[in-house]
Amino acid sequence: MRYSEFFINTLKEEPSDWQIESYSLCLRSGLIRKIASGIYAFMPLGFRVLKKIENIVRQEMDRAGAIEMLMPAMQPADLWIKSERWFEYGPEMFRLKDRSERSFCLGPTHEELITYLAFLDIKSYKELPVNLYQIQVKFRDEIRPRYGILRAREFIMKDAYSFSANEEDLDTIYNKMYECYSRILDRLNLKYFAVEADTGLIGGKYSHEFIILSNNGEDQLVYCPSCGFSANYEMAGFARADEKSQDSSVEIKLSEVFTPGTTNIKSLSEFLKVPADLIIKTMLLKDGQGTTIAVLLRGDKELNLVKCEKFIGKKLELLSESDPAGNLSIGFLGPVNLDSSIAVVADYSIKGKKNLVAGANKQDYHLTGVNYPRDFKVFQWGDFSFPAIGDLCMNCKNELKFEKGIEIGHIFKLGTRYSEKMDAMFLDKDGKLKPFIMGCYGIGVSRIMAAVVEQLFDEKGIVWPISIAPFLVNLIAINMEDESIFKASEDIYSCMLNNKIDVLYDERNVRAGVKFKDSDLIGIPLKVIVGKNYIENKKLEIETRKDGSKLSLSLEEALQFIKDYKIKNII
RNA sequence: CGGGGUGUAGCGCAGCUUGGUUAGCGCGCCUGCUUUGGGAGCAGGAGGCCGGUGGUUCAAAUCCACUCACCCCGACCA
Repeated sequence: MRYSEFFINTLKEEPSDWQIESYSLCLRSGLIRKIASGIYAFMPLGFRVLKKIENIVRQEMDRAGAIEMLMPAMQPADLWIKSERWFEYGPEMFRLKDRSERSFCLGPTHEELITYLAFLDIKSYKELPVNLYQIQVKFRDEIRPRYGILRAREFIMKDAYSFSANEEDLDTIYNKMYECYSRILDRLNLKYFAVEADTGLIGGKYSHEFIILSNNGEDQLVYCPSCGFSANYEMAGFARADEKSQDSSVEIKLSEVFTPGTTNIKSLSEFLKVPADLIIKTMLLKDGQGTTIAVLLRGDKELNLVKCEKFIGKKLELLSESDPAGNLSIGFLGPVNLDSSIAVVADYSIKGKKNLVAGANKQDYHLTGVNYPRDFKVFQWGDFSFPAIGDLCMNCKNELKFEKGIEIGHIFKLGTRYSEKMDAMFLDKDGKLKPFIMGCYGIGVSRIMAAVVEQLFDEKGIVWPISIAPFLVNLIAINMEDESIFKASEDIYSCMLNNKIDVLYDERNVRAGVKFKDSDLIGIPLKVIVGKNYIENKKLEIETRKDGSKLSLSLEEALQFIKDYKIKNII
């Protein structure tokens, strides 16, 4: 591709609204342009990268036996009403009406649609299992779009949905997808973790997230460096360093203290001069039926709603103003003499602790000398908090490590949640109608682009891995006004084309420095430079983007080097 | 949704407090000459209803009200 016939517009200056390096680089190198908050255009250069990512995803999905198709982005509301997600999904879904007032949405995901298609087209176990995928635009009206295409409102995703007649086939496909995603991320040279994860709104019972490590990531993960365990921060079970230790202090008498205005742990801790880990935090949760549950936590711990929901088995909501009766502000709640209609569950973190402080269930009063089981009952003990530094791996009891990252892929075992709701059934061997057993597997294609930049850049710009670089080689003629250099570089360019080298030929009549800077910013892996040394000694200069190393080679050698370099650096 | 901030040339910004020339500067863009191995120099030039609407005033980029867009922080913690 000749530079002058292509379309590249790099920016010398930093755009004003960048928040992280990768976003700034995507804008400056002209990969993307912002159209509105969370909405971006992929410019020709970015589009080439996107296509290459898509192709890797496509190749690996095909290799794993999945079949590509394309569903509409716009979907009728009735499918979503049938699955009951029309109401569950909330404001994150873009909704619209057609001219005759029929409701539609711009698909944030495609479970409903694919399940409907399976309902239409799959009748017998003989047609199972099957794994269908598409590479599609998705729409999600994010609370707060940010970091460019890392968290956009319109983005490109590969989503696959599997249908099988039994759990074994689902497991097989799930494992294949796990391998498939690992291969994709390996081909992109990314550092990642596959962690156990929560299933969220999509529903289902078992899932893994593929997380790319990055300090700017919005997801937290924990892992154990010795046994290889890793999990989403929210999900992670853990062992406690002090779990077994029993406080052997003498239990002191329960007494009431006047603690005006201490509605949170911090102010209470300061007021009473008691460390937060000796205070019982009492949090009230309400389920859909209005039943209230109290969760007891150590004061320095945070409530993990996901774990609570899993434990209780229902969607829960936090009460944040006052108790159900409305006459006690929430900061003065405690387990002692709590309303008996409220079930009390307690986090392991307060087990074995003596002489604690807790709310007195009386406005502006707390209790000191609170002891279990002397002063209050616990219906059940459980894990309702997040792991913290110092907590141990459940499997091998070594200390857990924490990392931040970007979620790039998510695979789920859905089971029959959608097929049941949407009556998607097949006739099994035994002649009975059964709902499809489903799985779903998503990977963020456009997000990968940003995530790769996030992991692979230096002070000069992007450092693309060979597999998705917009071009492999940047052919740079040092001075287009020099007749001999001009002629030579034209010849070299056609020679590269004949050798099917993915080359960008920068034949602009600008100074060499401009071409070098642009090439580095855009992140093309190899520069081939035609200068005086070629005219005089027939030597080209080859410079790698990765480490800046330079070689002086003849044309023949250069062509060979480029081919070898590509093979060596692509998995 | 709550709090804060910003809208002036394609991009980055100054001017606004204290209203009053032809609204500036840097980058980029166009023309010409020189230059040509890491974002060149000189000369000339194009490009703005100062986010929008309404008001105050003899006079508004500047003051007031409303509105729109964009950005940041938070929206789970007793």
